[in-house]
Amino acid sequence: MATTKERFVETTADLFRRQGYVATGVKQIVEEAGSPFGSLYHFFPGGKEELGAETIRWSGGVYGQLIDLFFEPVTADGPYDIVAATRAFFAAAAETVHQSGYADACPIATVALEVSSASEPLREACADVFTAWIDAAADRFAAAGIAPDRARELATTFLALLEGAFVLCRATRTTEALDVAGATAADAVAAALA
Amino acid sequence: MATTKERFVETTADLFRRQGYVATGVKQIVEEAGSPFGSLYHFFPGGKEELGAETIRWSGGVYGQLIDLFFEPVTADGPYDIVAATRAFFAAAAETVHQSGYADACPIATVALEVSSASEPLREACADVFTAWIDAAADRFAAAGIAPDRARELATTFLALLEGAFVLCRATRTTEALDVAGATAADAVAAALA
DNA sequence: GTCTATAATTTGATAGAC
DNA sequence: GTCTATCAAATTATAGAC
Repeated sequence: MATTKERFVETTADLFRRQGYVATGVKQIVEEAGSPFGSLYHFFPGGKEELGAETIRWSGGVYGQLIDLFFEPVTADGPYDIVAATRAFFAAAAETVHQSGYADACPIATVALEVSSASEPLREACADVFTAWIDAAADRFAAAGIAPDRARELATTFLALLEGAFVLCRATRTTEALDVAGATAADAVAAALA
Repeated sequence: MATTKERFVETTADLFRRQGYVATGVKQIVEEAGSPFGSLYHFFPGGKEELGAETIRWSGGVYGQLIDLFFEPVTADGPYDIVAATRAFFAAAAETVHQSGYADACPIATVALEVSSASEPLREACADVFTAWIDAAADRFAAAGIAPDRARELATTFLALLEGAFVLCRATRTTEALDVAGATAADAVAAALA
């Protein structure tokens, strides 16, 4: 069962993903969390910024598990196909974005752009998450036999394609960019394996 | 010489690029534009949203010219090299982002993510700009001899890589993502030409 | 068209009873 | 730890003099 503090973070994560940091009011958070106003400041004396930083890092951990899930080293069918996994990741992202009415994409991209020139603690939290995601993906690419340096470049390309496609898809309300970006990412992975 | 209305739009465009839509206050706009409060509502009866939509479209036009600039069909040295142009585009973007202290990247990406689930007029304005940019780039790729369908996919990949790398670079305060994304984009263009 | 004053609401945050 | 009432400041927008 979730504690009050956890509920604050989870509620905030949901709002950050859809509206970003600035548009998400503290009042809205306490209303959706169903907890009183003062509780939030009890658990997060630093207010919105402290809650925001913790939410960013929490979202980073949750979504980072998706990388592990899709790039599982060994499946029931034997060793995994890293090119197919890349394709599947983008396909799943497209499905999620579409199903949510083009509302749910990256949990921290909007926040990252909003705070990068406004709050150092929040920018650092976003940077740490992106770096962790790239490290995780790079590890999986390297485990598939790609040289470490190339694996890291591939992971960076992977995330850039994903984040950029999210921006385009949410704005245009089509999954076209994610479809195309997924194909590009799969091609890049295949080329690195050859 | 710029009219009062133009100055409002240009000032707003600058603020949107760095802070996004929500964090940019009407008060801040009139202060930086050096024009009184009432003037803004005289030119933009629809308030912040109307000014925002016009600013998004204006920024789209200005930045769209960069595509024409870098993918100039004919230069003084003869026909252009589309792969080199792609590389140069990302290199210039990295230079600009770095020079501005990681503040100036895409003029509408932050706004696009913020408003996609909040304001239909603003979302549409962003979608129109992204579509126009993709169309412009696709035209240039097609002019270089790439089949129309493939040219459009290539243009979509180009923009996704650029936008995604902007997010990563602003957060991490490094140009690594733009460097890697530029190489990936150039590789994709080269592959399409082969 | 320009400018000032201000309205109406919302913001993040705090105090203090329980 | 929980909850309510409230503060001071900032928000978008409007009214009306010039």
